[in-house]
Amino acid sequence: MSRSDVAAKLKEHGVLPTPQRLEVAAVLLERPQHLSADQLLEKLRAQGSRVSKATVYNTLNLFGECGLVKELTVDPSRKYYDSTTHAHHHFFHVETGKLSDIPANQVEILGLPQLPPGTEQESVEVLIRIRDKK
Amino acid sequence: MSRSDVAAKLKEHGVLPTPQRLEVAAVLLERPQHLSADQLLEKLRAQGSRVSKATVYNTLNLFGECGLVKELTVDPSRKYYDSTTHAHHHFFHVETGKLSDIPANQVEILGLPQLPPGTEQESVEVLIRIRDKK
DNA sequence: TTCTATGCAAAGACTTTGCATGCTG
DNA sequence: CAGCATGCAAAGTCTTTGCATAGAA
Repeated sequence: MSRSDVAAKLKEHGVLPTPQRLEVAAVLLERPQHLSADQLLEKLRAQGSRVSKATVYNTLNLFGECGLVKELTVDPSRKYYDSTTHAHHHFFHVETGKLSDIPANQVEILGLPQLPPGTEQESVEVLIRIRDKK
Repeated sequence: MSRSDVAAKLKEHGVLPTPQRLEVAAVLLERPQHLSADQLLEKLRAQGSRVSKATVYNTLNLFGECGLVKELTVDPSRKYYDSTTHAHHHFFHVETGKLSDIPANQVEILGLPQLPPGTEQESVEVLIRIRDKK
């Protein structure tokens, strides 16, 4: 995705495309992936960026709110940000901490249950925890 | 569950039944529920217990490891401990932070996907995020 | 006695916030 | 110019750790 495509995408989502936000978006949206704030910061630093930690965190929160990325909660010690925003599910390798997508057509949920009264569904997530075969 | 039943249960799981562990277990296993470490500590304090924060955290980790309770990761800011250990799924109310069980027979997963090579499945969790209907 | 648990406070990881500066429209 | 974004460091949460004391087998 080119720099200007990224800028356009930010604008579509109502986000002011500043230099730092463009950098963050370019790295994260480059391909389907799952990164924590710290991993992302590392990647940015590795390619010479000088964004601050606070800006990365703030930017990711902003992106999450406006639907540009999806927040994932699988590891109690950190959040992951998923560049794939449409509904899909995950494997989580409990030993390595690695997340991977479950191919869309390989899992289906049967008979969504009755929600508690007065509530509506926001999302459905299936998480399969895996580990190395011994 | 009586105090001595709790003690027996701890022993079954290879856990030395000390006074503090009995208190923690008695509160958490009293009924099906989902509590964070802090909520549990509050409950204990409310009923006059003087366990320390560190002991509650350590005890919950211990209980999790030996299968006495199930750790839940739904809120990035804290862990929840579930007194129901057999496989089941959850609703998570994103506004109130409340967790509730999904009745076992109301959800079924169809066609478990192929796992990444060399790995085995540890668990499958379905989490349905809900919020109040507007 | 020997090993393990407990309590307290301190350390630690991750994330957010406050505030002054600098950029955007 | 008015308003928002940025960077830095400080503050905040939740959780773990270190160490001395106390308790269990």
